[in-house]
Amino acid sequence: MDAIARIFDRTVAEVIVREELEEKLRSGRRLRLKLGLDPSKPNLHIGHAIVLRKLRQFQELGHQVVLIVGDWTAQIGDPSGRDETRTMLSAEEVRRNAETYMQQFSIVVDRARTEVRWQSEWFGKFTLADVFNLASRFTLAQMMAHETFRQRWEQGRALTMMELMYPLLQAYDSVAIQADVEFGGTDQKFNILAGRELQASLGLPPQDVFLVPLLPGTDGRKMSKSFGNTIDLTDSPDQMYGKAMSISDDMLDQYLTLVSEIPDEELAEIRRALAEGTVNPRDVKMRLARDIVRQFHGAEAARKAEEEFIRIFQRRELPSQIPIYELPNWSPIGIVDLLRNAGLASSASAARRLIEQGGVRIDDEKVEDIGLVVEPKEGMVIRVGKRKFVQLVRPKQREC
RNA sequence: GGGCAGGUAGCGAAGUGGACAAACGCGGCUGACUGUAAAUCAGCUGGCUCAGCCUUCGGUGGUUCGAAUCCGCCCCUGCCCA
Repeated sequence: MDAIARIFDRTVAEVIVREELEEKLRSGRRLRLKLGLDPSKPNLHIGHAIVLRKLRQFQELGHQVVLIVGDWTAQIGDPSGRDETRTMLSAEEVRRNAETYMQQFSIVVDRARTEVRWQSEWFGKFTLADVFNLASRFTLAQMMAHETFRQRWEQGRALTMMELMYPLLQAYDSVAIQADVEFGGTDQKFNILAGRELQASLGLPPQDVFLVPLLPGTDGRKMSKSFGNTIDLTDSPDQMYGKAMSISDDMLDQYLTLVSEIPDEELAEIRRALAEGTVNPRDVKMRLARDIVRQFHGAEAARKAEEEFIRIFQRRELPSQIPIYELPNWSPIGIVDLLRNAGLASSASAARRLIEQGGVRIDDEKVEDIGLVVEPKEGMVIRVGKRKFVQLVRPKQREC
């Protein structure tokens, strides 16, 4: 299997048109690979890593990655998979987010070998005539073929003209940068195909569509920050490991397939063992967690994260590193205030509830009384629930 | 431009003058169980100086002893007509 064949591995959902792309790849020509960046969501997670790893792979074959900063489309908000109109972002927010995104992007892809283009380069000087020209190339029926649009239409929900323009703008990006291939998750199929059609309509060589599967969140729902089920590229090794351990068993196979770099043969082995019940899914999950941490933080960090995990969650011991809380006034303080000030509870009411429900411990002793006044001791450990800890520390010297 | 139906807690959705901080479901949190899995069970889920008080039901101004509930104006959404 050569490097080109390896492109089409288990992390690919669909390629349109596969033969066409393979031919391009074998032509020896340097291909322009488009990826649209959505600056409204700058936090990348391991779901994004799937497509980023692909880009990296193409990059290593000598092809040119072109990253589009969607500063115009971000202001619209991609309607794909959304049942609600999204609020528009300010230009300033877009810029800030783009920066964050780029940092995270370069965790996986070689930024030095990436061409970064802003949509405003071309849309900034777009005229109304250009808009008409663009809009005239698509029909309403075509747009309504988009699942998202159709659903919202049928359910009688708001759908603005602007949102209808979204796929057109994204499509035009492909024209502007002369993309040979555009990458995205399977939810991007419509938009990317629109690019292909627009190119053809303008007499340009149409881009190929390279789709990777969408990775579900750790709980099986769509991976999304608002569900709190993401594993972010910027997560610490411990966080990554822990989150990986919290994925549902149902998700295990998808994660092994899509985010682990476990070789196909070994993966087949693991699958068989799981099916036969000769292995504890937890141990497979630990293997997965290690592999994920290794990819983003290295083997040593992965080993440490695992040790830490075993200590805290399997042996129920204290973590080796407990966040420090510098108690400003080194004097007795009500437990409710302490929890709130230390960030262990969002409000005094929340703190009260936690205590009433037996979720708060001081030096491993359950707090029973919400009126408890805590006599601070150096190194005292306050614990909320299973995984929130804070260690009290005397404030540093400072002039008053 | 006209008619009709709507806008309630993170989301969905009840409530149509006082018993409403607001049913119920989802999500979330804590506890039990455990493999930081799933399933299940129990409790909690606006804030506070917490047996009490304060702020919330698109916005604003009224009526009333009292308004999420009634009235005026405004904003937003959907449907129908033009």
